[in-house]
Amino acid sequence: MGRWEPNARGRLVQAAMELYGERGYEQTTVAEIANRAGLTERTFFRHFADKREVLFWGGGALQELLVSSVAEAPASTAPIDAVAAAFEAAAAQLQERREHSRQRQAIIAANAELRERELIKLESFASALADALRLRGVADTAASLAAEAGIAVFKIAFVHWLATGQPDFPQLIRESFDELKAVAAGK
Amino acid sequence: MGRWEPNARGRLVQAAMELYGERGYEQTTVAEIANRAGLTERTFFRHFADKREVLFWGGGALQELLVSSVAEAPASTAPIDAVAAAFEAAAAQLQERREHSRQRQAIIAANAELRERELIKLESFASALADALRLRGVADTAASLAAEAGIAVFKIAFVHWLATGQPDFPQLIRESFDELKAVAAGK
DNA sequence: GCGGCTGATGTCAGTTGCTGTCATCACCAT
DNA sequence: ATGGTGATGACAGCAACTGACATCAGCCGC
Repeated sequence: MGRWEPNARGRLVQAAMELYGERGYEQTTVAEIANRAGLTERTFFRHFADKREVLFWGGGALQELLVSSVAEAPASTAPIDAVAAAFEAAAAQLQERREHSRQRQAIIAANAELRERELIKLESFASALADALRLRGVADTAASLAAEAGIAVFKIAFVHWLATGQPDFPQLIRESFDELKAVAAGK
Repeated sequence: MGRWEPNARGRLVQAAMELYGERGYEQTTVAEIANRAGLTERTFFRHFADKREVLFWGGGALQELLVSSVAEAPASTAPIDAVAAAFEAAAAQLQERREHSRQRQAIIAANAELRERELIKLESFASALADALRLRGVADTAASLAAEAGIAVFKIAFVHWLATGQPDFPQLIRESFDELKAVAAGK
């Protein structure tokens, strides 16, 4: 295994997913991950800021999808509906890798540090969504509320999707947004 | 400073707040906190699970207030309104220590690890609120949605309260819930 | 084809958060 | 006073993370 094997980052992600899944996040050392990837601990930290981040690589793509979906919604679309459409698009993406999502979520759910990291990633999504809404002329507070409410819906629908094996995730998202509307209306 | 000075935990919290405020969270070592409190590093970790937790002591009281508020709401109150009432009560509590809230929030906002910890504490609030709603007979998804939406409103209103110096935090909470209702209705 | 440049990796030493273990000491009940 | 109990100190150790410097593959100009 020479020094110059390609795709070091991908190998590290792969090794980390395997080890976190096999023996758990806490019981896995960074040295072990690096070793399985044929690299050193120091190199791991050149690719990822910390031991958690290796599980969240690729989150940027999802964020871009959310933002562009909001940006491309018709001007007449209400903020909450633009957000809903964005999450429907995200759900369609995630649905293509359901098994991967399930494994990843099982790892994250089993560890508090990883849950913390996931929450701050979702918060970053909310912030980006709110910015995208403001670009559409939505007022500050309304933009933040629509974005955060959207994240809330997504979190709940995501868990539900993985738990029930519901085949159509985008539809589940739609239904969950409808239920949010009902709840907010005081039903 | 003898071994048996009272209120070790309180002294650690005090010392940590001071040092985090003076030189920042990352630039403060646990040994320094313990030293300022007249204790050792080992004792710090007997009182707090980690370096972050020292800033979140007392969060349990707020959670209990939220839960009991929901539990005590009239049976006819809609879930979202029970949640709103709970956060109004919490806001009234926080308002009594506005300056403390401001300093604490400034420290947290300055550091990603602390923001992560805060988010998981809020998630814990959401979970407890959802449980309290289920005890009232609210359906699973609706309970989770009302709780998470409430947290979303609170997060936004809290920042707004500290940023604007608005005197009446509970009223700000009420207005923010109204705005959520408008946003969710597609306004 | 050769030498130098660049960027990715390896090596090593060090700091700090955090834990396990055992000794020590204040306080309290008897 | 005596022994038990709970909080604290002292010490050793692991693992996450960082800085500094060496090394090596591939590419570029010549």
